Amino acid sequence: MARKIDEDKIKRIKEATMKTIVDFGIESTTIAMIAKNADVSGGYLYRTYSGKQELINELFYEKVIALNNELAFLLSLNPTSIQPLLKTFIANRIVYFLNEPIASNFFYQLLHNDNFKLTGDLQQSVVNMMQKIKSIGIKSGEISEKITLFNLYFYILIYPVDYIHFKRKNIFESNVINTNDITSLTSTILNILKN
Amino acid sequence: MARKIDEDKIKRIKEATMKTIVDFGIESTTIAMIAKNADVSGGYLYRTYSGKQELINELFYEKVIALNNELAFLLSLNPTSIQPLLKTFIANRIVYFLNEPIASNFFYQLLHNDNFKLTGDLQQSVVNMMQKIKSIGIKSGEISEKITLFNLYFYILIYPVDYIHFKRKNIFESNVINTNDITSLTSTILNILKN
DNA sequence: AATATATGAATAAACATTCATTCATTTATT
DNA sequence: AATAAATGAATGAATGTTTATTCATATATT
Repeated sequence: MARKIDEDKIKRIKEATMKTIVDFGIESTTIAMIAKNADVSGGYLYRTYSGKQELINELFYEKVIALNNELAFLLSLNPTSIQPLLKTFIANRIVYFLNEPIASNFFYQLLHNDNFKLTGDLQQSVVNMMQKIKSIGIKSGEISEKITLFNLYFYILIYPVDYIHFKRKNIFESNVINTNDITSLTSTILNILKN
Repeated sequence: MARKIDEDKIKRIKEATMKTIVDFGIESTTIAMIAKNADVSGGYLYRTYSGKQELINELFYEKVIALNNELAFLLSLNPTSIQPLLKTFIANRIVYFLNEPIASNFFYQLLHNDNFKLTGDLQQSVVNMMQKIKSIGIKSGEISEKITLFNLYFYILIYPVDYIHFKRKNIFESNVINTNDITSLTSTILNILKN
């Protein structure tokens, strides 16, 4: 065998990619900047990724899949109420934002970039989970019949992320995101879904 | 005088810029693409704008200022209830989306790009308007005392835009945005603000 | 003819990507 | 145990492409 792979390099590349995009925007991030921030040679990236786009794609879908799995796990517990599911899911978003602000920010940026869309099977998985949540919520009386699957998707998966990140960059009162937001976001969403 | 300025060119450049960014993303949009789509020579742009960034900036802030003025106008009517104000504002967002999908989409993309932020005086203007809306809403009983200025800002200015655009690209039921969304969005937001 | 608009080829800088080379580590041979 | 050979990791200068921007020139208008 030859020299050992420095596993840390890939980790550093991922982190540097996210940080550079968060700091300068996807439009001005270059491979050279990423390599420099990761303290890795310019060409190293191409050993693992076929190029810049693939690297960014993989980082984004990694996170999308993690979110998908997280929700799937919460549903696998067969809850009879959506309140605890929603509260846990929102708490996780806030904890993630607090613990990994760069990754959280990176994900938020790409979430609104039309060039990144869900692939077919992930789409189907999300649709199935929303259907499951809807039937639980209707049975428990927490969700109005009028709520569409899109509404559920928007209020559970998109809205909390948006809220957190707009609060982060907001222009008003000094707004630190904290655990109080878990309760208020959860109750706001539950309230919306009831009507 | 000499040759007349073809005023239409600037309009075409603006439209081509928005369309190109909507179609390919800000990260892959080039001056050459914009010029081609606008049917204008490559260098023409530099007659009016100092460069690519300034062009995009100006387009974005034009829209931000228009939104600001729209809300300022609605407030200048000295309403005693926020319901009609909110309903009109949301209706305008939906009409804008339906009539000018490209411009609407362009604005939505940049709204979530951290490189585009409100300048000082626009910030102040927004803060003032939110304060005014809050005092009207509290007097009329439509807004809970607990609602922060950030909440108002988020639910009035950000949330409807996000909702419309996520519905546009959504993965569920065939979702055509239409005038029904005006009523449902308005009542959802009023409901949120009450609690 | 004078003057300002408009063009697009030319330029130079920035960029992603490649690849010859170096280097660290393991394995085989003595 | 010492040394050599083999392997594949890692580098970063070189390459060719893409890009924003400039500017000499052409064109239209008065």
